[in-house]
This record gives sequence, structure tokens and C-alpha cells, in this order.
Amino acid sequence: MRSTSPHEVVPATTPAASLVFTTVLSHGPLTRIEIARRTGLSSAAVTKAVRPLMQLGYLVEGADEGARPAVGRPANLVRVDAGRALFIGIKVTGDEIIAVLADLCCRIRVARHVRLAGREPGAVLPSVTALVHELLTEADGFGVQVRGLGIAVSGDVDRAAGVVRYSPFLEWRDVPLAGIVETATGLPVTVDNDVRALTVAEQWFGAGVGLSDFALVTVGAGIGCGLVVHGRVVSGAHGVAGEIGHLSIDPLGPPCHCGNNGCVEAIAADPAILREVRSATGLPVATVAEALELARTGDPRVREVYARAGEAIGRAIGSVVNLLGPERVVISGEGLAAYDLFAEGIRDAFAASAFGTAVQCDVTTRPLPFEEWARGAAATAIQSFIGSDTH
Amino acid sequence: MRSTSPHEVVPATTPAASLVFTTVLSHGPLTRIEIARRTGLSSAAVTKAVRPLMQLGYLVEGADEGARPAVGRPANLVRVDAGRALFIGIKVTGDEIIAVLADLCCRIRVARHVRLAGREPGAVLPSVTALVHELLTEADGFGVQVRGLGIAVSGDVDRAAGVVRYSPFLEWRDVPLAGIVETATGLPVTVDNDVRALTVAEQWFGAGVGLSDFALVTVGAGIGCGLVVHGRVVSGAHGVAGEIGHLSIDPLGPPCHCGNNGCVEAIAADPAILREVRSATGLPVATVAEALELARTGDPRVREVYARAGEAIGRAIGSVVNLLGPERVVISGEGLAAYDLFAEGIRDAFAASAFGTAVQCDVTTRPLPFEEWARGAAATAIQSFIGSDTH
DNA sequence: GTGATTCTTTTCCTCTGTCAATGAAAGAAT
DNA sequence: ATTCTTTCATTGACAGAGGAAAAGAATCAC
Repeated sequence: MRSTSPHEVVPATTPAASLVFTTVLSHGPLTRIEIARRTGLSSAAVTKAVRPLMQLGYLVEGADEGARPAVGRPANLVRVDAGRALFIGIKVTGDEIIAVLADLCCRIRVARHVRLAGREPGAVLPSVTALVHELLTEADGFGVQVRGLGIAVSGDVDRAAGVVRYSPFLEWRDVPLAGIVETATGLPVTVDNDVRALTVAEQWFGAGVGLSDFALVTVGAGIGCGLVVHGRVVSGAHGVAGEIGHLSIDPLGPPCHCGNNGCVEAIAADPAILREVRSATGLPVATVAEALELARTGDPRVREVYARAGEAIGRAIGSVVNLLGPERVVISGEGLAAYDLFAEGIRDAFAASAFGTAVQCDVTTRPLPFEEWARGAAATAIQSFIGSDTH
Repeated sequence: MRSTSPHEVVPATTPAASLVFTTVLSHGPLTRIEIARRTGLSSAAVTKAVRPLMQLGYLVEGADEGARPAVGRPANLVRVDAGRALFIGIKVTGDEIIAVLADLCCRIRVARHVRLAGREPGAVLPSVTALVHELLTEADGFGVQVRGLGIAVSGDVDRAAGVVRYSPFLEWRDVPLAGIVETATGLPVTVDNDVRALTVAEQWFGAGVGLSDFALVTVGAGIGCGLVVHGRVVSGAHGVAGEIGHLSIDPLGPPCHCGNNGCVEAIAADPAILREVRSATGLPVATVAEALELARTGDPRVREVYARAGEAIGRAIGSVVNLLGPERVVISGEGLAAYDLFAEGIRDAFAASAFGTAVQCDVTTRPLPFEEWARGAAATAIQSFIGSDTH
């Protein structure tokens, strides 16, 4: 683990303050009484926790007094001042960098992206630093300081150490990314796996708010999964977790780059779908958009490919639900553009493979604009800033 | 959730005391310094936490002064007085009840079992009560009070409510078992799912001690799995968790009673193995012992059946490891008698299906005497007595 | 015996969060 | 208009948990 960075520390000093702050952050404007109820603290403790956070400007009073009860002293709502702090989130992919400037409520203020020439650290890092400085200048325009930088990378990332252990896409091994970027930018840097980062964003600001157990499934170039169990993101003792893409669904299925056959990723990820569409139609389909176009025109062979992919995803979700029994599964990812084609397969295969009462698990979808990955990175930075893992 | 029972409360009153007690319970005799180091408390806090626990007799000083360093004041070891309290653990199966009397360290003092005539609650409950009273008499012989009763039942059990929601084996639905047995015996009763109970025993007193993430896989009449993530047993939002037995391994595999094809349980559980052995040999093999006998004589057809079963288990373990990345997987269950026949299949299939560094996960086995299920139930009672979920 | 070393306890002391009482802000009742 | 009722919020006293540092205790080395 890196030594604690010397940057200004979290706004919440005591456990109670941290609890209050994260509660308000996730559950929007609340009265103090309501905060006390949700956190289990006494109202006295809430008052004492809120005051310093208000003095620092992180919490503010007021607004949005909707339906108040007609009797008794009206309540004052407490909410987070989203504009009090800014964070930068960066997603590094094989061929481009997406960066966002997000506020304390993880709403995107500015988004940028640059294409990459090479993917070795020597080529990527200068682009990252340049992009950060660009966004820092933007932040000056808001008159607010940037308090943290989150970087999301696919692969095996050790967040605590700030090291990218192994990223197959980037072909990086043991790159101490956090340390490097910290010295280059002067910002506190959090590095995390991309799917986990997205999961954090969902847990704090999205469909996972208030849930102690849920799963996020991403569909696109790969098939990924982020897991929250007991209120915390699962990281895996050896850096592997949520590897839903390499659940083997069918021993006779197509070979996967991992060496097995019939992995979910070998059936339902973009490259697999393209391969199958080409083989089914004999057409030189090169992009997902073309495949989608064919399916939308009603080509039954192509629709069948998507149906099979949906079935594979549905069975994978069934496996996750059977193993962990989450309250909800959120399906997201670029592949969601084809959700209408997947939907039936997913639904049926999930219903068939879920065991007993596990079918009750809520399966929802959530669109994923491409900056969302970078937003996830920003969420990890916010999380580090607040300094609370448990939520 | 049931109202808090009026029985004598936990020995540990403060968080620190609870932490100290569970640490000593799981990690054997420790010096106070060592306790402080492991818990992160100050040595002053350890002293203060230990004293009242010693006065109550739950902790005692001494014994087992092995290799002490030659210099400085010798350390006093602190350990749990296992005999200070007794617990009863009961496992209810379809046709018999196994009961154990266990001490505070979950060591079995007495074991009993009775066969059941019927499996409806009206038939089972009197047998349970009778067995409990029998063991209470035994406990009198030790001159120690029984402080809790744990009951393990397969199926969907709501531990917090003390209700068996649905047990297919027993054909029970919404039986408020804890309440009933509590009034019948006067003991605080904890009811839990059998595999989870076994997992608790492993977490506190077995191969899971000190691990925050591990999995327990049971092989036998069914294929089960208990999961510990972030130091806590996973229960599942809808009562389903660890349902490894119904991961579908092969869409073309044998049909499973759950309605799918190629579930792990339909390949590797006892009934499936017997079915396959019969079909492979044409012999009227009726028991696991006979199948084992055939395999041990070297019949290649039978060995092949076991090999395929091992492969299915190995792939299921691979799925668990890919999803959760536990530090260790413990394989146990009555089916372990055939482990030599499974071993290669498990090992190879796990190694093949584990993704990347996940193969580093430690996979071990642990023999399972049949009272072990009841011991698991006793472990849940101990856990309730101590009143600490987090470990 | 004296000193060195290490474990353990004691003595303060800080600091967190609760309790219970008080204050504050509205509408309702008189 | 004034008082009452109701609910929200704050205050101040307080209990108690755990830490820091010093003192005490038990052993071996000399």
C-alpha cells in the first residue's frame, strides 16, 4: 500500500460524520431527522456531524422543500454542495483516453477524449498528464479546486497499491500508475479496475444506491461484472473477481482466447457476435453497427446470433444470482445498444437458470454513454476523497 | 426478526471485547501483545477487555508456554476456556437427526442420532425436543450450562427470523422453527441453512480462520457451496446463495430436477454418479459404496464416471473463483470419500477454467465426519451467543 | 544485586455519541 | 393577537470507550 498522500484529507473526520456525509451524498436532500433515522445515529450526533461539514461548505441547507407536513416546525433539508469540489476521472483504453471533470455528486461537467498513438506507458502517460492539465484549466474556470484524480484501467489493478499489475489490453505489467501520475500532476490519484470503478459509480450514484448486494454486468467488447457484497465492492484475493466473461457456458461452444470453449465472452462479446454474424450470413460484416443494421432489417440468421448471445448473458447472470443472491443486477455497457435483440434471450435464460426464489432478483438495464467509464474513475476518486469504503 | 431473546447476553459487551474474544477463540492461545497486534487495539484496551472476560471465566490464563524468547518478561497466554459453556447443534435431514453437544471451542463432546419416521414438522419436532433434553442431561454431567441451540436445515432458511422458508427435502414451508423450539426447550435457538452453518464452523474454527474471503464446497447427496465475502457469510437477498449445484456446465448434459440440463448436481452428486455408473456398466449398483468399490477395483468405465464428476466440480469451483476470487476453496462433504477419484478431474478442470491469476487460489480438502453438519449448527449457536457477525 | 528487556497494568485524558432538556418555527385554536 | 400543539433542531451534561505514556512486574544476563 502506498503511504498516505499528503493532500488535504477527507472532509469527514469521525465515523459518524463520514456516515452522514455519504448518506446525504447518495440519498439526496434529507432532513436531519431523516439522516438520523437512516444512519441509526441520534439527532444530536447528526447536528454535530453536519455543522463542521457545513462550515467547510460540503453540505448546504435548503432548496427543494416539496411536500412538507402541515403541522410542526418545518424541516430544513441538508444536501451536498456538488460544486464544492471537482474530480477528474480518466479511462484508458487501448486506443484512446476519455477524461471527465465531475463534481462532488459525480455529475459530469466537462468531457474530453484523445486518441492514442501507442499503448505503452511511455506513450500513454504524457497524454494522461496533458489531459489532466487541460481539465485543471477548465476547473479554474469554475473557481473550484480539483481534489482528486481517478484512473480506470481494464485488467488486474491493485487499487490499494496504486499499481496496474497486468492489463492485457494495454500490455502493461506492474506499472505503478498512481505514484507516477501523482508526481506528474500533484493530485491524489486512485487507480482501479474499470469495471470496479463503474460499479462504484453505480453503488454511490446510480442503480446500486441503498443496496448492500448487487451486480453490474457490462456487455460490449468484453463481458464484465462488478460485484457489491455486504456493501463493498469485491476485489478478489488475487486480483480476479467478477470474471463473468469466462464462465464456460457450453463445452462445445466456440473457442475463447482464454483457452476454454464456450465462454460467455466467446459467444456474446462484440468480436464473437461479428464472427458469428459473418459465418451465418457469409457477408463481410466488420462493425457492430453493421451487424445491428442487419438484425434490425429482420435478417433471421443475425437475429438468431443475438438471441444466442442474449441466452449466454442470461445464463451468466443466472450463475451470478445463484451464487450470490444479489438484490439487483444492472446490465450496462456499449452492447446495450442491441438490448432489444438480447432482451428475450437474457430474460428467458435467466429465468430458466435461476434457482428457486432467486428469480425474484431484479434485473434492470442502464444505458452507458461512453464517458461513463471515465465517470466511474471519477467516482473512485470521490470515494478516496471521502475516505469511506463501507458506504 | 424475532424479538431479542431474554437469555443471558453475550460475554463481550463492547466492540473491543467482542473483537478480542473472537480473536482468541479463533487463533488459540495468544499473548496480550499479540492480541493487540492482531486486533489493532492498544495493549491497554486489550487488558481492559480481557479482565471482565476472565472474571466471567470465558478467558483463562496460561498453559502451552512453548518457545518463549529468552529475554524479557515472559508473556502470559490468554485462551478461551472451552468448557465454560456448552452448545447443542442439530442437523435435521430427511430421515434422521444428528445432534452434538459442543463446547465453546466447538469441539464435540457428545454425539447422538435418531432415525425419523416422518419428515413433517409434527413428526420431527418431538424428536428434536427429546434429543435436546437428552443432551441437556448429558450437559448436567459436565456441570456446565448449555447456552444455545443451533439447528441446521437444508433449503431456504431465514436465520434472522428463525424461520424455515422452504425446505424441499423436508417439504417444509414457512415453519417458525426457532420460536417453536425456543418455547419447547427454553434455550436460545439459532436456525440456519446447513451449508451456511458448516461454513460458519469453518470460518471460526476450521480452514477459514483468518480469511476474509473463502468458499466451502460440499460434495455428496447434493453439491453445495458456502461463501464468505468480506468476512461475512453470504446469505442472498432472496434466500438463495452458493447454489453451485445448479450452475449449468453442459447444455447437453443430463437433465436435472431443477429443469435444466447439465447442472453440476446432475453430473457429480451421488444420485447422478450412481445413475451414470449403472448406465455405463449395466450393473444394478444401488449405493455409493458399491460404485466406489467398482472404481477401486479399477473398472475404467466407473473411473471415467468419477473423472467426469470431478471435472464438473472443478469447473464449478473455477466459476466461483472467477467470480469472487476467494483466498481459498475448501472441498468437503461425504463425497470426499471418493476424492482420490475426483482429484485429477477437479484439479485439471479448475486449472483450465480459472482465469489468469485466479489459479493461485488455494484449493484444499477437509474430511467431513457426519456429525460435522451438527457441529456447524453448534457453531451458529456459538456465533449467536457471542453476538458478532463480522468476525 | 543491578541492569536490560519485554510484557502488563494503571493512570490520566481525549473524544465520540447519547440523553434529556431547551429552543425554534410553523399552523391551529381560542 | 396570543397561546397551544407539534415537530425539528440544538445545547450541555455525561458516560464510557479507547489511547498515550508512565509505572510496575517478571524474567535473564552480568
